[in-house]
Amino acid sequence: METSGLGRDSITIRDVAIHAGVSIATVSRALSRNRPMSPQLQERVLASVDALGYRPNLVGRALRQKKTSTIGLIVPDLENPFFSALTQEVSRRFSKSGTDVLVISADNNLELEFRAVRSFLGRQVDGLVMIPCDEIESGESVQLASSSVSTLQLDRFVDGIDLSFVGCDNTAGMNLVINHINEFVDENSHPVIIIGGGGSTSSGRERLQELIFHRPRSLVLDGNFSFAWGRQATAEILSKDIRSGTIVTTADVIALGVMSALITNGHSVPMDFRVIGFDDVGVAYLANPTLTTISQPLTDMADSIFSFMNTVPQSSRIQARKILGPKLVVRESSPA
Amino acid sequence: METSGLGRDSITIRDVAIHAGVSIATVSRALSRNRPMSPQLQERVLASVDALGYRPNLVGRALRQKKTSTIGLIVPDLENPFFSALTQEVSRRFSKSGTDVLVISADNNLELEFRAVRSFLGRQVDGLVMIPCDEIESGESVQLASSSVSTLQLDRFVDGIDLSFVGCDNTAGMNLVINHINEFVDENSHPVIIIGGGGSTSSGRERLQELIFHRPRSLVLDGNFSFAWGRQATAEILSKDIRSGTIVTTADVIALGVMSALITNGHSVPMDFRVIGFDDVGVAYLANPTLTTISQPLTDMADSIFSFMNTVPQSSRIQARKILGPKLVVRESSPA
DNA sequence: CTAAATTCGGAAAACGTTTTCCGAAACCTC
DNA sequence: GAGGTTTCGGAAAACGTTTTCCGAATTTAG
Repeated sequence: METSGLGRDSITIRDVAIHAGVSIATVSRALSRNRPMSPQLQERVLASVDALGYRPNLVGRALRQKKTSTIGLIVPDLENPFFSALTQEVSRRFSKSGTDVLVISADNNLELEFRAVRSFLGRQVDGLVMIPCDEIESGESVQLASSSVSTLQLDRFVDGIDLSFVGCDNTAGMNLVINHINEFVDENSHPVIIIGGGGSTSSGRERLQELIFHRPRSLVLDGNFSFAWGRQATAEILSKDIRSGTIVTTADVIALGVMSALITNGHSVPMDFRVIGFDDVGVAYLANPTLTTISQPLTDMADSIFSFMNTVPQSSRIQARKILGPKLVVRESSPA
Repeated sequence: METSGLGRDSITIRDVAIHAGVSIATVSRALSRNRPMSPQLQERVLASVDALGYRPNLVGRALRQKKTSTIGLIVPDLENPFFSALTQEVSRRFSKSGTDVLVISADNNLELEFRAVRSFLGRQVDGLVMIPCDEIESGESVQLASSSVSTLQLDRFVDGIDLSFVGCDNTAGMNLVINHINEFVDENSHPVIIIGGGGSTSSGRERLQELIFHRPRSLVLDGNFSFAWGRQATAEILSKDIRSGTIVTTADVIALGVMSALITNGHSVPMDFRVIGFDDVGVAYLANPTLTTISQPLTDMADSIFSFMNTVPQSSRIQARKILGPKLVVRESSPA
């Protein structure tokens, strides 16, 4: 019966060495299988490891190896279900290979984002994955990150920075939306209203631009990626005495806010207003009515991030981009 | 213009010392303000730090100080919006004090949970916060964790383990629900249906027990905390030819699944079925109809975790429990 | 003006690993 | 059986920091 309770000095590799009657180096080798050794000795060491319940101190190891088996992930906002799903997917992928993913939410705040980068760099992460808060203003953070560790941009990128990126094809996604609404939109009687969000992020901008390009005469409102903005934008629309139309948004969270506000105010979806989202977060399928949206290939994105992290050469200036194809998912909020 | 590109050897405290013409110890002291020193020397050192862009290697520091300024947070499932909101809140609280929160999702998997504990212990986190996956089966993980680092249980606890806990008063919460439904439930004509979830977690069990205690004759279905289970349970109910009633669930995610399935099948909420959730996740307010639920004090919970982590004595066997009070939020899915 | 006390910078140990380097022993090969 | 090669365990350096300990210099006290 060992002493339970806290703060007892933990056993180090030295204790194991003494217990097994070998040198420290031998213990290290027995555990890392770094160099072949005689099986009986190996077994003896491992027995001591078990007997003492030894667990290597990863801080010591990291210091020596200059490698922490850890990558950092900086997300703009964990409460956005799209980002939490993406986080889950990325963690899952890396954990298979034994590297831990450390997550910090920047809370949509540039200063916190910068601090997160510094913290991760200080912690000597082996790599950094960023979903930058802002297409312009995050430049400093991304630059700092990439100057000292292998850094990847996910879902969003920073303008004018030569850095690898994994994301979905927002333009193609919006083209799917355009094709979809072309099937029923009658330009005169059935207006298209565009509610953007995250206009200062690359993905928000790309989606919005493509929409405006194809529907230049539409009413456009731009805000951020949030439920609240969806509700607020809807209030603006209704205050303009618009009573029907197709509302295209640049994110599901906005679309859900829109639907909520419409319904609260007694308007029917899809009879009065059709609503279309982007991302296909889990609740899109549960909303009432269920939400027509663009589905992003989360698992593929996570896989790509993983393989980039392991293959993209650190020294080369050739940066890679992986743009994955989204899919249209037609549901009740905008039926075919 | 410094060399950009990766992998250049980073500057260490030694480089700063040379640049400033002082000893390593002096640099360390200038930065840590650990011991008073002459202002002009301090300034000289700090100038060198700036000039070289030196950032301390936190791994080296951690090894020496036996302290990483880091705590680990293990959550069962990041895709559950309640947990992601709680994660955000906890991170936010700790980041104010300069300690980073490292998050690992156990994916509702006991083995992954155990691995997460081992990983965090190896990484020498200063503390560990766990939302255990299972009231019984997580015992091993929690035991291991608490045996070597200050460990706190959040939202859920493990049975029969003497370890500090922060959570909300599930029993009180369910009593609020009971009082609420007592206002309109007519025992004969208006059945109460209970859809549990997470029966193998303490919070799921507590909530379910209290419901059954007060409504012993109700139909009870038990599953897990997920949208999918809510939908599945609803299918079972409808297959029994039940066409009206009050459906009380033990989590919002379940309730949202229930409402979704009811509406898909042409039943009205709250006219045919009232639906009540628990947690008050963000989307509860956006659902159609909006969801009546129990609101948990997330910020208070995060604050309590923070203060426990800093005050609860490591050696003492006296463990603390902080049970916070929830609130009833009446919305459209079950109006007053 | 001397002795004692205080200040303050530097040398070196320490944290827990991995890994390089050595040397001894064992194994071949002819 | 001698020379060469391989095998394999241990001593010690190294990773980047903080902190203890020392001693020199300066101040204060008597």
